[in-house]
Amino acid sequence: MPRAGLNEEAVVTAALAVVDRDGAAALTLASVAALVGVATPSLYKHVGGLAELRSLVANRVLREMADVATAAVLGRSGDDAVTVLMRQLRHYAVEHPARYAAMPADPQHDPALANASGALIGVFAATLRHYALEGSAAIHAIRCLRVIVHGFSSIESSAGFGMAESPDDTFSHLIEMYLSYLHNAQEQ
Amino acid sequence: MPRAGLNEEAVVTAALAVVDRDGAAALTLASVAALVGVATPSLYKHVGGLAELRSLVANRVLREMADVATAAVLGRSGDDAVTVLMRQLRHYAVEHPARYAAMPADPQHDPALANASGALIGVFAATLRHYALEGSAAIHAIRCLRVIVHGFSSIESSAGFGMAESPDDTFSHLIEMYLSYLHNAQEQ
DNA sequence: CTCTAAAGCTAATACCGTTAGCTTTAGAGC
DNA sequence: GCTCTAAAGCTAACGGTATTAGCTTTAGAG
Repeated sequence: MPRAGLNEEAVVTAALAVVDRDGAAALTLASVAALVGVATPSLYKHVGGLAELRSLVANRVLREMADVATAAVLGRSGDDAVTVLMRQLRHYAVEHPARYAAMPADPQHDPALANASGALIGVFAATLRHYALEGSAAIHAIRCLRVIVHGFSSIESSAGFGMAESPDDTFSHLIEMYLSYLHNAQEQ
Repeated sequence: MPRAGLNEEAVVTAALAVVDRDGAAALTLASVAALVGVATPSLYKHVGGLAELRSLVANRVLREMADVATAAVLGRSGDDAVTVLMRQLRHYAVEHPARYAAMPADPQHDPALANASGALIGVFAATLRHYALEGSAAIHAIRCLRVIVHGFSSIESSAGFGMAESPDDTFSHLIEMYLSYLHNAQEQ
C-alpha cells in the first residue's frame, strides 16, 4: 500500500473541501480521513485532534479573508476603499457560505486565531485611518464596520433573506449608511 | 423508583438550563437526561431526538425574543420605539449569550421555527410602519435593522469586542446610524 | 545496503444518539 | 377500593465518533 504523503497543510485543505461539500457541521475526522484515503487515527500524525483541526480551518479562512480585504483596499482610499472592502468581504462569505459558518463565534478567544484575526482587523483599521478619527472614535468605527459586514454576511450566507428584494440593494443601503456615519464622525 | 413526570416543555426547559450552564455546543441528550434524573432513551418519549430538541430550544428562544421585542415597542413609536427595541434585543442577547448562540444560522429554513421567526420580524415591520416606507424600501429597512442587531449581538455575546471602549457607546453609534438612515429613506 | 524516524495501520476504549422491547407506574373507569 | 390500560421509564444493543496505545512498514539519510 503506497503512502499518502500527507502533512498538516494537506489535511487542512481536505477539511476545507469537506466543509465546502457537506457543510461546517459535517467536518469530522472520519470524513476527512475518508477523503484523503487514510484511516482516521492516522490523521493524529499531522493534527492534534478535531478541535485543533477546526481551529486550523478557521485560521485558514481568516487568512483568506484578510487576503481578500488587503487586495480590496490596495491602491484605494477613503469611501472607495471602504466600499470595495465591504463588497469583497461580503462576496467571499457568499461564495463560501460553509467556510464562513465554520468560523467559531469567538475567534479572538482562540490563541491560534489571534494573528489572522488581528490581520483582518488591521486592514479595517488601516482603511479607516484616512478619516483621521481620534481615540475611541476610531475604535467605534472599526466595530461598526465589523458589525455590518459580519451581520450581513452571516444572514446572507445562511439564506436568511427570504423576500424577493435583492440583497445587493440592501447591502448598498448599508454601505451608504456606514459612509454617512463616517463622514459625520469626521466632522466632530 | 418514583416517576419524573416529564413532558416536552419540561425537557426543553432543562435543555435551556444546560445551554445556559455549559454552552450551546454542550447541549446533548445525555446531559439533559442527567439533569432531569432520567435515562437518555427516556427522553424520546417526549422529544423526537437531538435535532428536534435543538429546534424546540431555538423556538423557545425566538419566542422569548419576540416577547422582548413586543414589550419594548408597546406604547412607543418612531425613533423612541426603534431605539428601545434595539436596546432590549441586545440586552437579551447579552444576558443569555449561550441561548443566542444556540440558534441555528438559518432559522427560517426550519419549518418549526417559521412562526416564531415570523413573529419577531413582524414586530420589526410594525415598528417601522411609522416611517411609512413604500414597497421595497420597507423591506430593506427591516433587513438593515436585522443586520445591525444580529451582527452586534452575535459579536458581543461571544465577547468579540476586545478593546477597552464600552460596547454601549458602539451600540449607541449604531442606533444613531440607523435612525439617520431611516430619516433619509423617509424623505424619498 | 542498512538503519531509523515517521507515516500509516489495527485494536481497543469511551461517549454519544438511536432503536427495540420489557417493566412499572399513574390514573381512568367501574 | 380494584382492575386495567396507556404511557413513562428502564435495560440491552448497535452504529458512529474521537482518542489512545502499540505495531508494522515505508521512505529517505548515510
